[in-house]
This record gives sequence, structure tokens and C-alpha cells, in this order.
Amino acid sequence: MPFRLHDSLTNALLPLPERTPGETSLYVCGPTVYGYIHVGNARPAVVFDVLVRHLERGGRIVRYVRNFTDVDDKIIQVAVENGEEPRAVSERFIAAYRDDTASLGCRPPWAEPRVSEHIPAIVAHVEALIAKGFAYATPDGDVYYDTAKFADYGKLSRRDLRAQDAERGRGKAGDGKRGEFDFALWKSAKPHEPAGARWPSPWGEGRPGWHIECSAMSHALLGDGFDVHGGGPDLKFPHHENEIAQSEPVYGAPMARSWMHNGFIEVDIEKNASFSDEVLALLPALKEADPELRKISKSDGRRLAELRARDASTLTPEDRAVIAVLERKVQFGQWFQLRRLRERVDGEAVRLWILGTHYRAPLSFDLSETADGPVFPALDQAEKRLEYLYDTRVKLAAKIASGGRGPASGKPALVATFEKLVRDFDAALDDDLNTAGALDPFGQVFGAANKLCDTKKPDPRDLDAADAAIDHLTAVLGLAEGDPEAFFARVTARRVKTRNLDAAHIDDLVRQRTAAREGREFLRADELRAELTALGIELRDGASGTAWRAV
RNA sequence: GGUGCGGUAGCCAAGUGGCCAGGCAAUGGUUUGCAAAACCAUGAUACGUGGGUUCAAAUCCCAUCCGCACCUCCA
Repeated sequence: MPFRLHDSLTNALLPLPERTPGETSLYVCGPTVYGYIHVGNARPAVVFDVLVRHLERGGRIVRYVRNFTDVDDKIIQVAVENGEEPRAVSERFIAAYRDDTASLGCRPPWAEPRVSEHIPAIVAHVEALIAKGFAYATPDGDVYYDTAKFADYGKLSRRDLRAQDAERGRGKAGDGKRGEFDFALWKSAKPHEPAGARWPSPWGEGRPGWHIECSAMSHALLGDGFDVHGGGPDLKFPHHENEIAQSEPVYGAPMARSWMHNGFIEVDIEKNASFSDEVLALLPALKEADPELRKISKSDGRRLAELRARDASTLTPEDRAVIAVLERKVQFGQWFQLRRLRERVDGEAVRLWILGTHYRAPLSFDLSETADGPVFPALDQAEKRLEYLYDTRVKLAAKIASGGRGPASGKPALVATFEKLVRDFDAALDDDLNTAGALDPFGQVFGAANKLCDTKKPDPRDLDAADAAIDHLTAVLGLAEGDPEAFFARVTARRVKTRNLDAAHIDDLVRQRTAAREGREFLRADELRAELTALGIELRDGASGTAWRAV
């Protein structure tokens, strides 16, 4: 079956566009590097990584470009606050981004352009827009895009933005803008802004506005009318709408042949919350009065601190309910950051969790509070599943290596089954990258492989078919493809650390138990096991001794 | 108000007209010195609600309720 992909522009499932036969040109909007990324940023990173892997597995060459926006107001703000150069800020968070996405099992794109390296091209692009009458400079040295001039403005988000603009009154937009939706192509440098964030231009020193970099860089690396433009759902408007408006008048052709947006990650602060009945009763009215309470915002921490600073006796029940909600919001805000979340769950589990839902459907981020701190039910489940996948790979490799094979006579029972499951898997991915659907045959392959390992003398051809199928599946989804020992070492080390366990002490208890077992003192051995179980340690007695894991 | 995505069993989540999703949790079993892991078996009148079309609806049509998000810089 040919690959079909949902196109956000037409809202239809279309065959994969192909500007050059056998090749796919893909541009995905990357992060603005002013801070650590959160789980919402993780989703497009993972989704597009799987898209690329699947297309490449199908024999295509994929030109995958994902930019770093390293010139931006927010970066300047962080730099000024910290008294460092903007460049230092962006470098630090580019490194952090790479580390975080690597933990998610994402491979680096084909190209990772940065705004700071494309300033001349951006200036030239702005000049072209002015020359064609789509942009205007103000006396202050700013340049704005004139949205009224672009007839298709709003086509991606399917909104009649120009009518809205007229309704709200052009000329009243302020900032020297002619229309409300006009946006900055070039921003003049302000006196307090650092030297590392200003570049010369025909309109004076300044920097590119947000949006223009993607038009310039996608063109520089992929040219006109490339195949797929992707990104997070919030970028649809205004970012991608503006990219279209900037690119199409200059190049006279659709910017991209298709648009791909993933769904949001939703945070429901009420779900699994341990709010008191009083709070629950007050909540609907409070949310009605203050919609800000619904969503996580940067001001939550400050607001919470203010309320806590007040004399407790002056707090109304409503105030106390707001405090409870704010506490929950702040907690979510912290753990939503991937770097923080990785203290509790493996990046690869985050990947499996993301791939368990179709990329366009909403995905909810769950957090439950326990006596031992926050737990993430869906992510913990994914991590357990990953342990199963890696365990299976270990078992299969051991079975193949140990020569525990039967005669290659008769007919192999499972070769065709494995081949069919792989076909089902590929077919699910071909259908608009249905990773959740693909996890069905994926799981069945692992189940069948496990079963095969439990049989006494499996047919070698079946074993090889299982091995080949697993290679294929894990490489495409980027799950359980690493070294199993490294995975278990990583996960156990993290758990030992979060629970303040002493690995040497555990090793010692395990040794004592082994000695007891060898002396057939099973009572003593079971006591030691119980002690370890209480610590959250699981023992696995095997042919090559006893291994332990934190669970 | 506009735009978009959803509501499927205890939880998560595929599926767009007829055939089994799958995972987690649960229960019983095989195995094991005992466990763990693995495997086997078992579920449940599952499709927000009310109508309609059809031999047949989670799937199509109409109505309606609920949730989430975006609507100038958060992926």
C-alpha cells in the first residue's frame, strides 16, 4: 500500500508528495532555544523521527531539516537576565535539546540550520518582499508584512483573517503596523539589547522577526515547494500561516506540498488530583470566574507564593481552593519539563508513550501524587512494557547464541507469521503513520518470539525470522533497538538513585541469599528475598546466577 | 463567536458499515526449592446521549451533551 499522509492544508489524506522521485524533503520547525523543552516539544521530535525512519526503511532518501531558532526576544531576555551573551544561552539550550531528544531515541536530522547563520538570506528575503509590495518599513527601522496584500492569508488555519482585520480596523494596530495581523519581518535593535543580537541591514541594526527564518532557511536548504512541512499544532497559526504568506509571493509557488501537524499534549490538572471535596465543590465556579486556572502558566508560581504569604486566617475557602489548584499546576509545570521528567522515567518510555497514540489525536499527560512523590501512570506502564521488549530481545539472542535450536527439517511454523506481522506493521505506518495501530503487530511479534524461546527445540528458521522481524520493528519505531544491558543498567541506576538505595548493600544481600540457596537453607534465602522485595528489588534466578533489578 | 481535535470496557488506546484490535491492571493455570520473568486461559450487553437510514451501525445521516486546544509570538 502506498504511503498516505494527512494534509492539514486540505484536511485530507493524500499520497505522499514527491517533488523528486524516491526522495522526500521535510522541514520541521524546531525549538526556540531559550530554555529546556517540555513533553509537548517531545512529541513532534518523536513523531517526525518515526516518519523519517519509516520512509527511509521504505528505501526513500529523506532530507529532514529541523531548525534551531537561536535569535529571538525570549533568548535576549534570558541573556540579559543572566548577564551573558545571547549566543551562550542558545548554545547551552541547543546542547540540552540534543541531549533530551537523544534520550527519546531521536536521530539527528539531515540538517539543523540556525537563524544566526542565515541572516544575509533573511535580509534578502525581506528585501524581496518589500520590492514586491508585500512588506513595508517603518521610520523606526522595523519591517512588517502587509497581510492585506496576500489574498490567501488564513488558508492554512481556515480563518478569514483579513475580514477580521478589516473589522477590527486597520490603521489602529499600533507599533507602526498598518493592520492588526501584520507581523514583524525585521525588528530594529533597542538600545539595551546586547551586541550579539544585532545585525546590520538596509533598515538599520536589528534582527529577524519570528517566522521569517523558516521561510528563508527552508528555501536555502530544500528550495521551493518541498514535500512536507511539519511542526507542532500551535504553530499552524500564526507561524505557519505567516511562513506561507512570506514565501509564496516571493517564489510564486506553494511553499510546501503538504502540511503535517501533530496533536496537542493535554494537561488535565483535575485528573488523578487528590483535591478535597471542598475544593472539588468550589472548582467549577472558580474556573468559570478565572479561566486562567484551567491552564498552566508561568505566573502560577508567583501567584501561589503571594497567596501563601498571606495571613492564613484571612484566607477564604475560595482562596484555599485556588492554592490547591495552583499547587497542582506548579507541580505539573515542573514535571512537564522533559529534563525533570527524565529523573522519574526513561526517555525511551516517553517515546513509547507518545507512539501509543495516533500522532494527530490529543494525548493526555497524567500525574498522580503518592506518598513517595509523583508518579506517571501511563509513562510507568510504557517503561514496564519496554522492559518486556528488551527482556524478549535478551532471551531471543541467548536462544540463538546457545544453539538451542531444533532440526531444520519439516516446515518452519512461524516464518510466514512473522512476515505477515511485519507487513501489517508497515501497512499501519503507511496509513498516516498509525504508530498506535502498528504497536499491535509489534507486540504480537514480541509475544510470538517469547513463546518461541520457551519451546525446547525451536526451528532455526523460525528463530531467524523472529530476529529479523524484531530488527525491522525496533529500527523503525526506534524502540528497544539499543543494547538491552545498557537499558537495564540505565533504568536501574535511575531507580536506585531516586529511592536512595545502596547498590553495594543490595549486592551483598544477593550474595548472602545465593550462599544460603547453595547451602539449601531456603528459609534464610526467602527471608533475604523478602528483605530485598521490601526495598523494591526484584530477583531473577537464572542459569548464570541471580540478577537483580529495581522495579 | 471562529477554527480544529476528541468522548471506545477499571485505565490507556486502534478501528469509519458485516470478521480478532492491542497494551496495562484483574483472576485461574503451566513453570519454579519458593519467587520473578515468560507462556496459556478467562473475562466484561465497549463504543457520550437521543432519533434515523440499512438485512446489518462504534463506523453513515440529523439533533444534542461533554472535554481539550488554538485565535500574535507555548511543539
